[in-house]
Amino acid sequence: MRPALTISRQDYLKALLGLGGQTRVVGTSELANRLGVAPPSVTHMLRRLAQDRLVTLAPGAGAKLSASGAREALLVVRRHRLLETFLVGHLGLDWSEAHEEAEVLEHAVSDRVLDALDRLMDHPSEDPHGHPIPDATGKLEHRALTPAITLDVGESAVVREIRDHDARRMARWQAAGLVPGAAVRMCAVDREDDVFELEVAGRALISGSEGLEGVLVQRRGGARAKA
Amino acid sequence: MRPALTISRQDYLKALLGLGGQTRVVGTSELANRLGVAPPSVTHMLRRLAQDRLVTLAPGAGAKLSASGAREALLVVRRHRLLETFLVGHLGLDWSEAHEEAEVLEHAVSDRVLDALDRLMDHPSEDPHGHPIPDATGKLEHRALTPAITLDVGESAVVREIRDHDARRMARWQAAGLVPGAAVRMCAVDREDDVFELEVAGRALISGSEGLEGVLVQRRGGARAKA
DNA sequence: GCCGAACATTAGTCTTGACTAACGATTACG
DNA sequence: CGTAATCGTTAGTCAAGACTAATGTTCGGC
Repeated sequence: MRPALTISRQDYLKALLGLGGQTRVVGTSELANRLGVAPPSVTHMLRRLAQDRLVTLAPGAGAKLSASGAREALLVVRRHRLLETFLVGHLGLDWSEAHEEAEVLEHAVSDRVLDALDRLMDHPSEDPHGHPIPDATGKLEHRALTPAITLDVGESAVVREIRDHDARRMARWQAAGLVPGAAVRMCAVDREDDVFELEVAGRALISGSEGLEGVLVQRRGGARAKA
Repeated sequence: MRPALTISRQDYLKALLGLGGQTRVVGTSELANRLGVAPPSVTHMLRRLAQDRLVTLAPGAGAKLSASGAREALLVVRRHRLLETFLVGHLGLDWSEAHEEAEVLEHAVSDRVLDALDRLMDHPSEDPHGHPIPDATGKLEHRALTPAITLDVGESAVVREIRDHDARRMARWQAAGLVPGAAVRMCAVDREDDVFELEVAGRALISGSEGLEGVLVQRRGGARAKA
């Protein structure tokens, strides 16, 4: 058995996964920024992670997750998403609260408790944002999604994931019915003024492109009305 | 707001509460032993806790919880017991598993999650061992209980708490029906050979005094049969 | 009334993970 | 083509919490 990763190490691996996946080399400052830590701390930690073969150093440029590092990171993500799903579905927390809580609890739940939660929720495959939950071995279902702003006028799609860090905006969207599983249709696009009009659950939703980048949808054929 | 206690500090306060309550001075070695830590580490930590007014030092003898230290400790105990109750009742863990898990999670759950769990379980007043759960302000219901071995022959009582650290013994007892709420009757006592015969849920249970010290019961009037 | 055991404490070290200050390399831009 | 900004790294420090080794201190038994 490996010696169990500290909370910090888990956070670094998770951030590395979020920023660069399993392929891209992530820069020291980029990582420092994401983790709210000074760059030298990152250099230092990446060295130690490299000793454990969890990352591959790219001297002068940062580091990349190794295969085992990626696996560990995916297990952290699994814990995070299962917890979020539980917190929202069974304890009634809202998305952003659940995220904060999961951020802490993901480092404290054991496999035993996690398995029990997974069973209790009947093995969910997605968290409340629509993100797929890695399985117990760290494998992640891969899906081909596209940002909502790429939809042509008149095109319909199903919302699959909401990737955003702005709690207020997400709350607004949630209230408007813009949640994973919802059907949307692009009604009008004004690229000049950066204004998009979507139909969500029968209602119109007008937005700039900024936040819409994080709304990932799965394309649909012809036209379709509401849920 | 106070600066949030570290995990170690919480563990020290909890141990202090368990060993000495709010009154007794607990010795350095005693505490070291309970925490699985070397005595000098304890001396050092007690100093730091005293700076925060969480304990009162008894130089050369150890320390005692202060009022605010006791309050903090009781809040840790509250988290522990609510979690245990949840883990056993909703996730199906057994007592000893739940205890280990709660030992970790008690340092990770926020008030927000704790309140939600409390609500979900409809504000339980006891954990699965029968221990009372302190309220959100750290107040603990006080009960007058007596160890089962103090029962006279023929006397009946209701089991209220099981205080034990031996997982195997507790599992055996649990299987035999010796759980909080169970009715028991002392059938025979042989103090010479340290053998006690209890009737639990209609069946006989024979035991030495050692473990029975931790079975706390509430006396009943005359005689009574089974649950 | 002394002696050894038990116990608290002092002193110094280690590890983890953070920080600042200063230095070096790379890139972009004028 | 050189200068400035950006970025990574080196070096040294700090705090929390643990450890070992050595040093008091206290108390019971003979």
